[in-house]
Amino acid sequence: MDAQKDKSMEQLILEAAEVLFLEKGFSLTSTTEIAKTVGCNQALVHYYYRTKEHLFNVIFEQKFMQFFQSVFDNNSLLDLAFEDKIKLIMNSHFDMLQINPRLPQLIINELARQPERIDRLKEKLRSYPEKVFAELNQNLQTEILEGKVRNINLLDLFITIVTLNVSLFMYLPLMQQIFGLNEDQKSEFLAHRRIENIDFVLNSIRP
Amino acid sequence: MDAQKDKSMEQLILEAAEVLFLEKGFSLTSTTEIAKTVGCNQALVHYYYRTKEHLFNVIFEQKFMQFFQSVFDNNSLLDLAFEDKIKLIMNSHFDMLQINPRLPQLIINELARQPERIDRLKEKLRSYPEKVFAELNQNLQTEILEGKVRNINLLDLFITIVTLNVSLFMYLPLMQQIFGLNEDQKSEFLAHRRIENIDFVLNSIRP
DNA sequence: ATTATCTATAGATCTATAGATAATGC
DNA sequence: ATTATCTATAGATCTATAGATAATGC
Repeated sequence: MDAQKDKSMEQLILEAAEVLFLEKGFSLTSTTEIAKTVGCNQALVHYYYRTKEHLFNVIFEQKFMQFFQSVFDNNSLLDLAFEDKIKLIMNSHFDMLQINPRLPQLIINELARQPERIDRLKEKLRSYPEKVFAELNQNLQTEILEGKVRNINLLDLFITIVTLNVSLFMYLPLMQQIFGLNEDQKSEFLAHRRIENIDFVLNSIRP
Repeated sequence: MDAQKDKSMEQLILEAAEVLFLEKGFSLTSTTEIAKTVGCNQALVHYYYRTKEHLFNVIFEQKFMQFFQSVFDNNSLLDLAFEDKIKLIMNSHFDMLQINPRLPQLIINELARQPERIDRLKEKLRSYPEKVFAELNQNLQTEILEGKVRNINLLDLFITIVTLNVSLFMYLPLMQQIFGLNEDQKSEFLAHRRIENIDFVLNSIRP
């Protein structure tokens, strides 16, 4: 509690807002509630971040980049076989989701609420996704020719990967309640599905 | 327009609410907006449906059942091989999603907003899901023994199926804007992914 | 008479800002 | 002096209800 005291109010507001926005989304979170969580008055939230929308943007863009990088930033991939690359990417993606389980839902909801945002993000990413994609694809084509991998489309593969991992975390609270899982069972289930998802994908790219 | 005139206001309100709730979710839809869409005053919405929450419940439960049945109600499956059953289920599920593309997002969001709702739905479904599951599983085990299908877990398979189809529609608006797809390209993409998803699953259950 | 529809409004938010006061840095 | 924090409030919602008026069914 007091360990927080040396952090600036500006920072504390940002952190509280992040928790609340991720939990309840943009519209169900009020600046009043953010202030109450931090223990300051509501005007201060606006003093530092001007509008609720702007505060949200700061958090959203940072979080989106984190999500993006977990899939696209994998320098350690260089010398691996395609199958091992996929394994690494999927694990990295899964790790990020385990830390930010509600992020995908937030992204989907907020991009639906404000489609303009998509273009802004596209600009920010520039040609980076294409570059990573092109590199991976080159590697994939080689392995297809060598008969190591089935003739698949890289984009389809990516959609499948992201989809399998993301949905898991999206449905998790639901399944937790349906099956009445406690924390241990939940961790076990997640560990199981992490492997299941990877197996599933690897199985599907074998020749 | 005038063809609508013979429908009761009660019905028109319900229909307008359904469209708006599916588009923007519970909290971003106001009874004022529903009334404006229908062309009546806001009090009338409350006259027929008492509260916004109650109006939402009527729509939500009906829609949820529709979603559920698209996966679990397939009497036509009786004499088919396991692989063909999966094909049929996936197509039925996909058809429903094509008609209600925003339904999964609504379900996820609203069950997160009101977790109590999950228990109510469980009660309503009774032992029905287990029954269907048990039947399918018996069939699956036979085919595993006969070496026609790989030794898989039925629940995992279901999660994968629902996941693949649902996510597709969840990300569709996003991908549409990112890749700049027009309506034709979108249909083509959907048709392609429908097959891709089925192939993916069938591929993964082969021995 | 009963049911459907309307007008008006209370009461509860919530965001954003203006202007006062307290804390800090020089 | 400048920056941080507070109090107070305007203005914009939004839900739900009370009570008036119009339409309908017998």
